[in-house]
Amino acid sequence: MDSSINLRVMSANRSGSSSQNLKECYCCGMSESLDRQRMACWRAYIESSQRLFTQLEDDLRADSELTFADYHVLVLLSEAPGQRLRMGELASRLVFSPSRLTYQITTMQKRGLVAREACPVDRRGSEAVLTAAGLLALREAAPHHLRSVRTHLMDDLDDTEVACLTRVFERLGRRLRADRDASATPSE
Amino acid sequence: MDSSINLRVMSANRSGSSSQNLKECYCCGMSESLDRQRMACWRAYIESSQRLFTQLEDDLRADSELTFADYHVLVLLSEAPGQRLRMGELASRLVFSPSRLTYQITTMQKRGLVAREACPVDRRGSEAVLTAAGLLALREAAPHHLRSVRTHLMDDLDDTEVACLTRVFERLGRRLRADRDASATPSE
DNA sequence: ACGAGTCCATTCGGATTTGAACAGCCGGCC
DNA sequence: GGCCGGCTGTTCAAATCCGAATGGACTCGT
Repeated sequence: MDSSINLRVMSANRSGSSSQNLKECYCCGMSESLDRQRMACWRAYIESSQRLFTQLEDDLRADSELTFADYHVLVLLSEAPGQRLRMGELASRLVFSPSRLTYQITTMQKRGLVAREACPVDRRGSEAVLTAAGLLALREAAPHHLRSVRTHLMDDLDDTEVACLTRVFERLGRRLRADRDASATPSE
Repeated sequence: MDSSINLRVMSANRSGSSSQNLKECYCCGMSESLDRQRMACWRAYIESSQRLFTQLEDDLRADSELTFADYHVLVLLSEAPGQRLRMGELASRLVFSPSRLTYQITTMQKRGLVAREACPVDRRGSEAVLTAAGLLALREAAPHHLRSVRTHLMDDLDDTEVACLTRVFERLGRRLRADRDASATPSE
């Protein structure tokens, strides 16, 4: 199973304390920065998350014509009042750069999943509107995608773990949003 | 096809909590798939992780010439025996596609951070080797990057939370690796 | 009213990423 | 030996993404 990984780590350790020190110094250890537990946690989090995201992307592509980004856009629009959202709002929730969002919406528009409309209250702005085709695509993709999320992640978590993750990541999200807002408005 | 019917049905679908039902049906809830707690957990995890990754990327760019991918490559090479790794091994650990890794190593090679050498035991393969400049770059970037990880994430977690995250994500990583191996070798 | 400063979204050029082919090499099997 | 299927890494074109620059539109103070 994962024995090759373990063996590799073992042999790396065996080759002498120097590589262990190297490991401690330049990548993960650095006792003043991150203790051993936190470093292991960080590494597991990064690798697993990366793997999970690519897996979900693959699953989604396998049984729909949507990317994860497409799906996410459709979800946010479907929840919004009037099934429409301003570009900025959408970009902020998706954690997309403005230009990326423009591109994303343009491609979805070409496929008929969303429409672009001028914002009535601010002539600079525009808003993305969910189309019937977009809603249909979301409806068809949702069960498969949710099943993916369950089988790859959620089914394996007990209620305690879910509570812990929720607490940690909601706190993290709040802090990161606050940091971003603060750096955007340094006058405060 | 009459797509407006769908929308009409949707908006008529309120018996007390229309937008809540909408939310439940098409994006996240779907009680048979994910209960409310798990959906909130999933959403917080996705958004916060995205935000965290972009934040770390920005920080890294701000005080070094490295990308997160660059940094990760350097870390893995610095830990490997002989400061060298086969392309496939590196790609697997980074969760990179083969072509992405080729490009990544090529750019790092142009900047002198790594070298590419022919693999002695398999003439098809090649391996990436850490250079002195690469090690130096890692040494300079590491403190800043680790500080980023601490301030944005780890300082906010108590030991219980760290333990929980570690347990969850190590388990997840094992499962996803196993899934991938299984789908690559369906004969077993 | 009017101008400076700012905000919103897009555009543009260049960098990165992907997926499908590809060339070369391995291992086993006749 | 010599061929065949599979592995390893690269290449290529197309799709995606980013950051800086842009154009038009708000908001304020005067």
